[in-house]
Amino acid sequence: MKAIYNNGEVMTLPAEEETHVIRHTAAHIMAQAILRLHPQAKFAYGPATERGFYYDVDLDGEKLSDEDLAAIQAEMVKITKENLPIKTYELPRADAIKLMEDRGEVYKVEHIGDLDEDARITFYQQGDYIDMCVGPHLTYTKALKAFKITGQSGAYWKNDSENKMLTRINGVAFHNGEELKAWEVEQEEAKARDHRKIGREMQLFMTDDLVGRGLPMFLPKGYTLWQILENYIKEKERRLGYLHVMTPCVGTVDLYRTSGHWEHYKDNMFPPMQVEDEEYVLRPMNCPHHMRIYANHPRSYRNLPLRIGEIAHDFRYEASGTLKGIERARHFCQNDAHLFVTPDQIKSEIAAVCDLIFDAYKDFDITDFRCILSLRDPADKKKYHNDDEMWDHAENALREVLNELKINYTEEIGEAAFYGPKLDVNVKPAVGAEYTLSTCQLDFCLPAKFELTYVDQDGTEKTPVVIHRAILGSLDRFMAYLIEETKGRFPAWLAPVQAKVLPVSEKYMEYASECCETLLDAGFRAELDERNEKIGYKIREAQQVERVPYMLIIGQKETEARNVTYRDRDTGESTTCSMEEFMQLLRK
RNA sequence: GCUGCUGUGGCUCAGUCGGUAGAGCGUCACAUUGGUAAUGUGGAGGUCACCAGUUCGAUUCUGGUCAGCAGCUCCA
Repeated sequence: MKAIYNNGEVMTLPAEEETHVIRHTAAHIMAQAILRLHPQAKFAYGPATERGFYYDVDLDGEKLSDEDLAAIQAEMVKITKENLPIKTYELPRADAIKLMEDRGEVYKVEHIGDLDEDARITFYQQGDYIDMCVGPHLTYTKALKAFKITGQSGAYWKNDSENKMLTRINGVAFHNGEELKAWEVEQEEAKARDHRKIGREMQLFMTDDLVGRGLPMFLPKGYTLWQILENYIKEKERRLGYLHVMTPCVGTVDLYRTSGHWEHYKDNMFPPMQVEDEEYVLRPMNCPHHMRIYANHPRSYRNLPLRIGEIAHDFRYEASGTLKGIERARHFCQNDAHLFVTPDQIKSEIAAVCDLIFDAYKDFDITDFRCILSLRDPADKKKYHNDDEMWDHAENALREVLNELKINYTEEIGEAAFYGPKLDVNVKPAVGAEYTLSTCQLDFCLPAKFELTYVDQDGTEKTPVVIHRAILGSLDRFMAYLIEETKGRFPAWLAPVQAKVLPVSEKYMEYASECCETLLDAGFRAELDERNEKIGYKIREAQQVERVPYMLIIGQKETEARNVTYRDRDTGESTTCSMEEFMQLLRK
């Protein structure tokens, strides 16, 4: 595939850049289509993105309907069919400004003002449409073969909410129609595994307007799964020397003033409530409570590391537009812990946390994730605790440990917590943007703010270092991820119902009931389908709707032989064996 | 929170160019006692999200509120 670069050369594109150039060219062609249909349009930025492209455009107050978007799409098709050549040229700064001014492109003019004095300013043109751009682009409009406008949203000029809101029109573009089709199929599949949909189908959780927005409630099946996760991680932590505590969901505003959270996050907390002479807030996180537990009595270096863990209920006043099922809610439960350590224990404790994260991922069969070393933005003195020396020390320490552990990671600036750098482990859900599942944060800041100390070997008082960490992150979000990864077809150890007993007819209800009781007595999660329905019907529902890993078919043969026939959800195969053998299978 | 779209029985969706609604699934009853992905018949179930306005009359039009969805922003 050929492209034209901004020095005017036409060259074959490297394969890894093809998609990007296709998408960027799609943005230009869309802009041309918009300009034809909406001549008042002024263009801001129009880049290619990970999946497609967008263009931010100022329509002078005009609102676009779905029909308008369809018309823009149709006009784009027309432009590709016209097969306009795409040309490029460079202009001196003054001429560039004049050209953009003449065309009323105020945002482009402002953009030129932001460029270095000696920057080259190049333009790309197809037909009567001219865009300031560094390219490269496809050489003819016809080379754009497969694209689709996917929607619109608001976006601020230069991403700053002080600036004017523009209309962002989003699209996707691919090499060919097959790829576009594949993308559409993928979208449909993603929708089918959305945890909100499956959660409703499987009766895992619900929301209710009267209870409130962003406050999901776990139903019996969902809470069963939730408890399995809770017990799983608490048992792992117990074996690693964690001590679990339970602390209240409210705290005084002063508690959060001390930690600094009030200053940084009060807008994202539920507003304070006045009780007698004190102000309380619903807690958004648990660090301060755990800090105060540490401070409960004097500590010696012999007590460290001290690992305080809690499955903690938290409340955050998340903006309404960001709420998403149990993935992001206003109430959630963190698998939180704070490790109070001496400086020379940092390395081994972080290593143990990383081991625990990857160990857990193995158990849940999570393989598609990426690690990020989240650092401060040194220029942003407001967002981050202002102590460069502390930050340099903490960032270097964490980086060093990750390198020693040979963990693959990328560094991201401006992603740290206000009190310290962190290792984040991110995953991509079926629907929507990537999010953090696990985190491990190194904190030299809060222990000092809370004036925590321990008596060291030499008898002097020193400040401990704190490692904040969450393995399953929030249990709620982790469950959302599991639902989408498994499409609700949980492995037997996680399934809310492990075995559903299905009598072939009511004649065999007694033995079926006995089988169910045997399973329940042995501690398994079993249910009996007592309804007067045919076996095929019961199987269909147990398999397709409830997604139960094993169905026990109980009829005349089983009743007479006093054994069971189980049907495997994933293979569809039936096997007859003794109840003891079946339970052995469930224990695996 | 911002921009856009959406809101009809538990679920998925028709429909009403303004004259108070329909299907399938589910649910309930009865019949059927059936061996691996939907047995048959019948019944119940809706203030068409909520509140105003326009109108003789609003589920339908207008405004507001609430909620959901997509994206933006945010995520200690």
